[in-house]
Amino acid sequence: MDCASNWEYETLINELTQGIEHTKQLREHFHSTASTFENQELLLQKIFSSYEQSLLILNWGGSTVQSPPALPPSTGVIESSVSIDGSPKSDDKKRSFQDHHELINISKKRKSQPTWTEQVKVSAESGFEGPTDDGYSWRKYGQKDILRAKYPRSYYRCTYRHMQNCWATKQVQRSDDDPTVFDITYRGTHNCHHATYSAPQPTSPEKHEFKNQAVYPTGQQYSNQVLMNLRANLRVNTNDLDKNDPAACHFSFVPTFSSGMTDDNRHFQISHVDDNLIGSGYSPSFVSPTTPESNYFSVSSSSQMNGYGMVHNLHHSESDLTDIFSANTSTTSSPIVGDFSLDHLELDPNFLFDNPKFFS
DNA sequence: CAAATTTGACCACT
DNA sequence: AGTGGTCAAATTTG
Repeated sequence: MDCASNWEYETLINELTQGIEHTKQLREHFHSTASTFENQELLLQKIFSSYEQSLLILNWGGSTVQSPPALPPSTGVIESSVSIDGSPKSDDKKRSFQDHHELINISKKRKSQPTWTEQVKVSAESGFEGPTDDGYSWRKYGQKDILRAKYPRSYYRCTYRHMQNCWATKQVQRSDDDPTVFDITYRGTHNCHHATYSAPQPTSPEKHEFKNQAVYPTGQQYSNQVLMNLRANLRVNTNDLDKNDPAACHFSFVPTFSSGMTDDNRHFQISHVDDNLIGSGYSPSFVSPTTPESNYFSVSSSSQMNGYGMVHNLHHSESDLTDIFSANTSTTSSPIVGDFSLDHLELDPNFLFDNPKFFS
């Protein structure tokens, strides 16, 4: 089974599930007097994004997906553990989808690759010391002057394209309006094992300018890797615990799975509860990854509602980057309204990125 | 000397 | 025909 197809299938299901959930929420907002226009607008944006991502995966969209600055793409990093109706996913459904998908895309494989855009800002004066790349090793293979663009566009592919058949590429385009901003368009996801947080030796003009850059939001590929690490080895930083109301942050982490981790690595403690969740009256008392492969966390709130939530804010200790994911609230009983999240989820830096399961 | 970048040519798409 | 994306030979870099 092709890894990319599987990934796309999961992403598609997740996008559609999210679309349904956000539509439900929007309907509730319409019937609520407390609902604000901004909230409704945000939900509409999420619904639109879900449809756009879904069409893109099905190769019917055709346009590059621009991730909103405050709402990075929630696709790709998510591996749905439930189907649209909340029941466990069916392999038969998946197979029929893939058969169809391969039929319509067999000659357009490149087009069907997931694409997303990020903006990277250079802040030389701030002296920001962060990673100078997105964790992957890229080789420049082209540069092109683009019509009506001040600056040329650079083309990069994964260094390990031939060694590991990794077809991820990215394009780097300096912004006309703000020369300190670079638009980076990623195509395809990495299936190589060589992700690293050390900066490669920069030689191109763009890469020189990436020194001392601030990155926000971080790359989806990076997110993928972080989540892959997360699946196998999870540790939560409790640094911010004292900043929150102890009564509202009564969390304990208990892993609900037994495979893929050693006892020493089962460090599950809550660090911080998202304000949205507290504000909406939900105070989860139990959070844990549902399966080693899943990015979803089961949540039981104090009001006896159960559901699944994805990690919302992910903090990586080495890179000092924060990944922000849309919380996905697929429910097991009644819906949890509003995003819930974990903040400053810290990964064990000693974890080796060597789980072959994700690269088969 | 191997690996990475540069750059003109080629190709696909519209 | 124009444009953007990729290839590959030439060149540079470490």
